[in-house]
Amino acid sequence: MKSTQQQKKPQAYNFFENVYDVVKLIPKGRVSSYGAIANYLGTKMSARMVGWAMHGAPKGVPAHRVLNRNGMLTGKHHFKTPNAMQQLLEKEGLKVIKDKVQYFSEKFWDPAKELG
DNA sequence: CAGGTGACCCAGA
DNA sequence: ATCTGGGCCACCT
Repeated sequence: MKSTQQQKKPQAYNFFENVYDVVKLIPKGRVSSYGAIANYLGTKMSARMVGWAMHGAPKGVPAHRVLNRNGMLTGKHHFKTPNAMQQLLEKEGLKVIKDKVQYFSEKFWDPAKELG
């Protein structure tokens, strides 16, 4: 909209967009982890960036399906409400106890395995 | 420009 | 079992 705005960094956004793309591909009732997505993108050491990407995730990106390696809702606090993440996951048919997804290994969705 | 932070992960003690 | 350190890269002050 604004022409006087500064240009964005295409390289950085490429990584972020990649994350969004993978997250959006996560099927309902499934969950993934930051490390898995980072690994799929080829930078498993940059799992933190995946989290940052979620911070700026646009609508349509189910960030609530992305958890840490332990299956814990580490980012629930960053949602509109701390309950939103768990509620969404439970609505997808997942069981969340004490901010932790049950049967995480069963519901785990690995992009590198499913897509590749 | 430099330093600190972060929705993480792994390895070593 | 817990604690500490290292690493990655974008963003903020």
